[in-house]
Amino acid sequence: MALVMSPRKEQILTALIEEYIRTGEPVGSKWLMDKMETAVSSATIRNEMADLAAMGYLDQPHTSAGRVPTPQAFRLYIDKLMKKRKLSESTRRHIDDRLERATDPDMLMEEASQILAETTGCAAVTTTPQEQQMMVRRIEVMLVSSHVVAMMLMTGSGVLRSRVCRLPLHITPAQLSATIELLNRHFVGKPLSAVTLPAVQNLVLQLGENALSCAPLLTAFHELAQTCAEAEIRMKGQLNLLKNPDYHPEIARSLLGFLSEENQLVRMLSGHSGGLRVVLGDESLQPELTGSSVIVTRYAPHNISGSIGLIGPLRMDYATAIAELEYITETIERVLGQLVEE
Amino acid sequence: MALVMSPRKEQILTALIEEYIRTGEPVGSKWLMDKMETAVSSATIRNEMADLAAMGYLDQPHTSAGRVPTPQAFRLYIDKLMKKRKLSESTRRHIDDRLERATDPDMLMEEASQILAETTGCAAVTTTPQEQQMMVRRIEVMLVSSHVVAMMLMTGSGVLRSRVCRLPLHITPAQLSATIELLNRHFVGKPLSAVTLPAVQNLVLQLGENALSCAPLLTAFHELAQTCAEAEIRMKGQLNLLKNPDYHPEIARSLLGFLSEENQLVRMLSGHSGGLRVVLGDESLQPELTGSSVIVTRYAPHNISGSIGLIGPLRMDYATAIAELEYITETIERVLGQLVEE
DNA sequence: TTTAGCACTCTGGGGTTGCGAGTGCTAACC
DNA sequence: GGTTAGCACTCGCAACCCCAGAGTGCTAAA
Repeated sequence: MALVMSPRKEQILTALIEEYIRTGEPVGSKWLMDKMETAVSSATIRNEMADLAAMGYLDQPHTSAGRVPTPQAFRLYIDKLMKKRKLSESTRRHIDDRLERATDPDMLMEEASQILAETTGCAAVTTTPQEQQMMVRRIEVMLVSSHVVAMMLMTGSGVLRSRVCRLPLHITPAQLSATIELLNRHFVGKPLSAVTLPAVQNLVLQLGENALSCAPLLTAFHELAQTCAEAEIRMKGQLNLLKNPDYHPEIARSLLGFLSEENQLVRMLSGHSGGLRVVLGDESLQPELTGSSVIVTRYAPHNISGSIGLIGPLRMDYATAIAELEYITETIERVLGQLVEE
Repeated sequence: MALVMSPRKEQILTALIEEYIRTGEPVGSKWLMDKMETAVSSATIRNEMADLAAMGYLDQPHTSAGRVPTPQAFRLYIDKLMKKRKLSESTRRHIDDRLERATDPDMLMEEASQILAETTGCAAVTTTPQEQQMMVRRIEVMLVSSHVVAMMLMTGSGVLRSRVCRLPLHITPAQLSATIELLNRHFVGKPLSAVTLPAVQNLVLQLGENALSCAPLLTAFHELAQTCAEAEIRMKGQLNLLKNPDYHPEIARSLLGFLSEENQLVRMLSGHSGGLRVVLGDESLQPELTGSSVIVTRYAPHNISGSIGLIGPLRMDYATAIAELEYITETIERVLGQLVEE
């Protein structure tokens, strides 16, 4: 019996992995014998299992326990052995309904994270859509009182952000509309990256006699543009990870600590081109992600894009999670396309 | 030796509680003997401790361990025995600096939650300020394209909210400004509770020939008003609870589950008049809060108000946490007063 | 009322034992 | 050569026991 894959080995490995995913318990040769289609004895299975162990696919927690799939086995399972699942019609419709209700990308991603967290039992992260070149689409202000102005900005990707700006000096409606017109004239259609502090300060000169009272508006605009430029990250379902019996409380805590750092998440989600990617445990080189598995996709209708990620234990129902994630990605692309086109 | 409080009993109880808060270990009679100012033997202390136990202030995990304060002891400690602490000048300045940077109530409460979570090691919740009668202060729209409009609304309490509205029919700038003027004329200065669906639908009639294309704006306005009306809840520092060694992972999980339900939090924070309140463990009648303690204050400058809460283990450094919370409440009132006045 | 002394109680760690599950190996079988 | 039955073996796990250490409660004396 050589150390090469055979159909029977694959069959055994697949059955073992799926049972392990279901129960989380080591799987023994006797159990596998019952599940095999072609009747073989448990001794034969044991022989095959010994081979699979030698090939690095199986591990045993201790001598007298059944076998447990290694990360390498999960890798093979995901890449080759797993049968893709399709979502039921009703599930798809449910997702459609919830996502189509969104009026802007923020709401859309919020809802998508929520759905993913609910249905997969994992933690779900999404980023708001970013354009390759984030554009200023339109700016508007609202005079609340002579010292208070609210400002909102929409980007080319449809993201809306607003903030309050407090002015030390009194401002008139005329001054305000002159300033906002100046901003719109200058920046609409320009990339957000063009809204630098020097560029904004340069505009102060063009305000003429209004410069003193209106200058704070410009810096407020600059800050607002900054918040639009950075992708906002939404995470849902952290509690799912705590509830999961696969995680030692200790591990769950360090994982949640890791996930609470935004820049770590950005690194985790970015750095890949497209399509669906599954990163298993140590493959990420992140000690906190040992024992976890991360599934990432990108959505990218038109020239805007963002990421969606799913974080869960290594022992995850990949078939379902992946089907779920793929369909949601697809739907986001469709809905986002509609949102941006109009 | 009767079962009544004596100065010495109080002294022993205070020392015991503070040591227990510091270490989390049961405190023995020998240790207390060393800490007492007036020299007494450990046997005397034991007698006093036996009395305190009979009075319901002390508990022993098992016969051969030291004593542990009961919730009732914490109650007495907080109400009577505890020496109030004052924050250092530098801490106060640090808080001032961070909170004064806020330009609107949302940002203010966000920052306040963050500071509390960082410095107390507890979880901190805040609600955005609510007016007794939430007022519409001003409404503004921005025409993004012929089918997309962004709308923002500021309330009397200074809270700013915005949303996108998608229109099935094409809209012109003139139609839009007519609609928004109508909304401002009708609702500015009115309570948010007046923005009911019937009231809004009633306005459709006044739109005349624009009714068809502009009606969605009105319902969008209604929804926006709804989101302003409900207090937004911010929680920070949940991870602190997980890190706390006092919490069994199991308990921490159920606590976090409880804290993730917004309506539970609202109930927890509301229902009290003012001043600082400490609810210990079972006093809340919430099974999930057993073993935890909740400190709540209200901030209420002018006629707007909101709540701030701190959730941590029963064994909490109350003196510091309360000082911190009180100073932050005070500062919020001051800053919020400035924000609303202008 | 306070103190010294002493017996008592209880926890927690470390070592031992027995059971059950599941394997690895060997020898026989097709 | 691949497959099977049988059996000894290994190991984790739970239960049990034992012991040291810590801290108490009680009693009798100051």
